[in-house]
Amino acid sequence: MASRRREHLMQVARELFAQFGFHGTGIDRILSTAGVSKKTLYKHFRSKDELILAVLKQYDGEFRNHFMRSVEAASSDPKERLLAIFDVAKAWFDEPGFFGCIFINAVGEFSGEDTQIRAACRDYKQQARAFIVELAKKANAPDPTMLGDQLALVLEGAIVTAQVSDKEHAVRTAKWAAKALIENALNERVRCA
Amino acid sequence: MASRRREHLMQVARELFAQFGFHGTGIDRILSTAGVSKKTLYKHFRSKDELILAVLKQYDGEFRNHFMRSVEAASSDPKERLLAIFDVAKAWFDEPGFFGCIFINAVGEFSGEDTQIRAACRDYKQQARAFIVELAKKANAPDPTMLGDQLALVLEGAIVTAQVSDKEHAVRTAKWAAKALIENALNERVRCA
DNA sequence: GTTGAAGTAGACAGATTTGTCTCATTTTTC
DNA sequence: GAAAAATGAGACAAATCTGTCTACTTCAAC
Repeated sequence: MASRRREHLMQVARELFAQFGFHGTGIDRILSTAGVSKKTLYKHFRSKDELILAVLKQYDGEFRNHFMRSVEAASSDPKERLLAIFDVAKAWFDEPGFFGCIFINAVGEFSGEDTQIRAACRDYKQQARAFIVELAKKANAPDPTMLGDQLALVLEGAIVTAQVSDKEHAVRTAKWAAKALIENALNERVRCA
Repeated sequence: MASRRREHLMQVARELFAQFGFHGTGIDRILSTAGVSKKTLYKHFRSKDELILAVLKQYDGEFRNHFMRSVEAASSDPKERLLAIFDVAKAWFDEPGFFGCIFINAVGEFSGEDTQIRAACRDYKQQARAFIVELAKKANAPDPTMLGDQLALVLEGAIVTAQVSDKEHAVRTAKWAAKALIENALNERVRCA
């Protein structure tokens, strides 16, 4: 199939972009890693920028889907699902190819340039936040947007901290913070364990 | 002064790195923007990597210093200082040259490579966290490390969210989260100790 | 078998990158 | 003022990057 090659190319590109950055990853490296010729790449994508954008958009749907499924599989209780976010995040951090959130990294590289790439990243984050807000709503939070936004913020912090400093520490801290924020939102105070 | 030129070069480089990324910013662009010749640059720095590292290390001290002073100037009450962190952050986000945290961006670009750059970024984040933990200690938090780490995490989340999505929203959410976490941490002692 | 689509390998062009080096000019220092 | 150091402007080399194009191979459909 034509699309099998295309998918493979995008997956390889994504991994290399994550590890070496977008500007830091040359076309040739992608080609030799994927075992694909230039002709094929430029048949599927008109330029490197188009490849980058395609990678981001594909990963957007794929990763969010995986993340949401994992959270929903972790528990059927809405309140527990809010906490399960961080268990799923931990599993993600522990994957061998984890180099932070590719969307955050992309914005870091294309701050002053390409608007499409920035837009794709914003879209992703917006969708991720909407998912968490939805969970908060199902957990009967009095102000689900507030709680959801707060937890989304904590998740971002955990991702970055896991990338830069320490995965274990990031998850532990995030989970405690989340617990406190959830209890606070539901008007019950956290008690000493 | 010989160092004046060096300082200027580093400042220009930092701004360009922040806006266009490290790999995305060529030497020539730095030179023409700073109005400096190649000879001068390579007299002060042996390579581009050395320039990057110097920029990060200089900015580490400078920015942390500025940040700490601003927080301490905002209030003399330790508890209020914990919240003032996010007012100072807001002022930072609103600066015209804000393109996220340069250390986060650096790690994003050099994930699979240079260890010195990663180390410099880790150091910075460690110091920033230590400052917040110190504030939590002065605010008599029963577990200052926990509270400080949580607030540091929220701050990271706010930075990234401000960079990718919305500054205003990021600060507002972060401040509410911080307020809840602080109250929770300080009330815990009353109940349990 | 024949035909045609799709892929590989890689030469090639043109631009860009880092880093070196020369020459003329400016600035500092004594 | 004269000597010495620093700097500007930029040519240059070597490597690398993106993107195009040609020639050869593979493979499936009929």
